[in-house]
Amino acid sequence: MHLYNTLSGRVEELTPMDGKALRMYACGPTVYDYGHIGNFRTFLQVDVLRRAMRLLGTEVRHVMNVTDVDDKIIRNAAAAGVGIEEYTRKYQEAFFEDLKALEVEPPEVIARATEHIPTMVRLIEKLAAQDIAYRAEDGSWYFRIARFPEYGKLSKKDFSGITDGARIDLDEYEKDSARDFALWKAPKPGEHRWETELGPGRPGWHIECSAMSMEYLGDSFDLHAGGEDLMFPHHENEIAQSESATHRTFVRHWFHVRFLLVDGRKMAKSEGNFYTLRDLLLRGYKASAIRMLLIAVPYRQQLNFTFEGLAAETIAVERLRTFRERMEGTKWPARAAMDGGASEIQNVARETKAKYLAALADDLNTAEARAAIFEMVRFVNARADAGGFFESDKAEVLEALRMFDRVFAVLEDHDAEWTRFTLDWAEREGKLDQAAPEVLATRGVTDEKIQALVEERDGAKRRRDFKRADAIRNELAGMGILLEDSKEGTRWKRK
RNA sequence: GGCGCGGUACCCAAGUGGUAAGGGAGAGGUCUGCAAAACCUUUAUGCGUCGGUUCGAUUCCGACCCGCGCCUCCA
Repeated sequence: MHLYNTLSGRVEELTPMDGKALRMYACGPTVYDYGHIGNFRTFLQVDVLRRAMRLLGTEVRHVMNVTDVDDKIIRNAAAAGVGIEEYTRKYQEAFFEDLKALEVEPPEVIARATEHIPTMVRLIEKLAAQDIAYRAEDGSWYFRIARFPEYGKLSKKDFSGITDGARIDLDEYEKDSARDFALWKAPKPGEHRWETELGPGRPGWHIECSAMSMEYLGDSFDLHAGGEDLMFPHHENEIAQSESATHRTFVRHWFHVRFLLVDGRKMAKSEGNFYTLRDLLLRGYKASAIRMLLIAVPYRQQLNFTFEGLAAETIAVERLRTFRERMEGTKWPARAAMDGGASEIQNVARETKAKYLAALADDLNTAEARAAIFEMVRFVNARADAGGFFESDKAEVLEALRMFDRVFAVLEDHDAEWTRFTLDWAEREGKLDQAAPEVLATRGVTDEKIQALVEERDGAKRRRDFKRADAIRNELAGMGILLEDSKEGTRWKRK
């Protein structure tokens, strides 16, 4: 695997330093609200990375944090009159449900900030012992940036002008330098707090990731991932804290996913231009299409989200699913016994696999990897139409599809299930009015019900009662069901 | 202002110093009771603009124009 490293600014080979498993840490969500699909782009691209690593033969030990305490959480929980645990529980659950709907593999370790306070306190104490952390008048603790000359090496910023003890201005009187960042925040009256050796308070955001990543992955590990916005200051601060404490290289390889844009602007809560996964499912878009859209454009490219793009990916996924069904569901003729060796189709499938793997290994070029698969699909379809596809070709082609799906994970159709799940959720939350009418129409439409209608229509067709057959077809269409008539019989699928 | 990224067909988008992948849409066709679906074929003498290097540049260099991100909470 060759992957761009933000720290060096180059594409570099990525191999586990212990020769066994890639140890990676990915910054997870702050659970104060539902995630939007911009957030999920990052988690999906990290998922692509871990799936690709495994496909290429490297085991992965992946740790993700959940920030379940921060200023927003404390503020929102207080406003809602509940404790922070109760407040965040709902969003945490929703986050993991969303990941599941998007086929994101769960990390090996999920680390919650509130369950690691002692680890963070110890790390701050370690910094305090070197006078790198200092206590301000209000009881907060800060990191003395002047003591870490390499500060800025990740984000390529020049902080050489920062000198210790240079008090900046009136607003920041409690810090020694304006750039110094909080490690531990003293509580305001009535705020949620932990009583610790540092005094009462709560951890800063940055120390959380340093402490938890090193607890599970060691002082020095392979890869750290996150959205591009985290590069500065979050990841820069993590490096400063960790390397000051251990005097070792914190992380070798930094992986940053670029932003999702909408209407040419970044998708963000603060901009108010965001869509949650649930918004889109209620509008009738499929989870698989959303996954496909968010991973098909390589992670180093900004991706402009549009509904047109989403609709296009829905069809693209459908094309692949239909192809797989065709491969599996058709009785293909046997090849003449005298034809020895690999067939042209088998060779194409093998070349496709090679191209696919090479594209992924080349800085996760998902666009090229995907293109290789579509090329194979078209080639095989054309041959099959011309009667040039045989039973003995099937295994190799299906193997290429399986390989594709080990990273893309869109071929298994769980879409209706997740749409149903989201409708149930919307009902509980009183948000059913946000669902599109055609989505609401699918409620209560079970496979059994559809199957019965399809069979009834087949009977009508056999009787050449086309009026009745067409009526049933219309009825099914109203429930969002498309029919596909063929010699082998009638297949149906959800729009 | 500093740092970084990008401008490729109607839309999304890959890519290479030697003549433009893939997906969607459009057009044509095969199939079909009719449809739909499915499948096939087809669609950029051109890769922001202007110079330069080169036998040859979309690909390298320079300038310029435009867009986006970070520099503050943010995936």
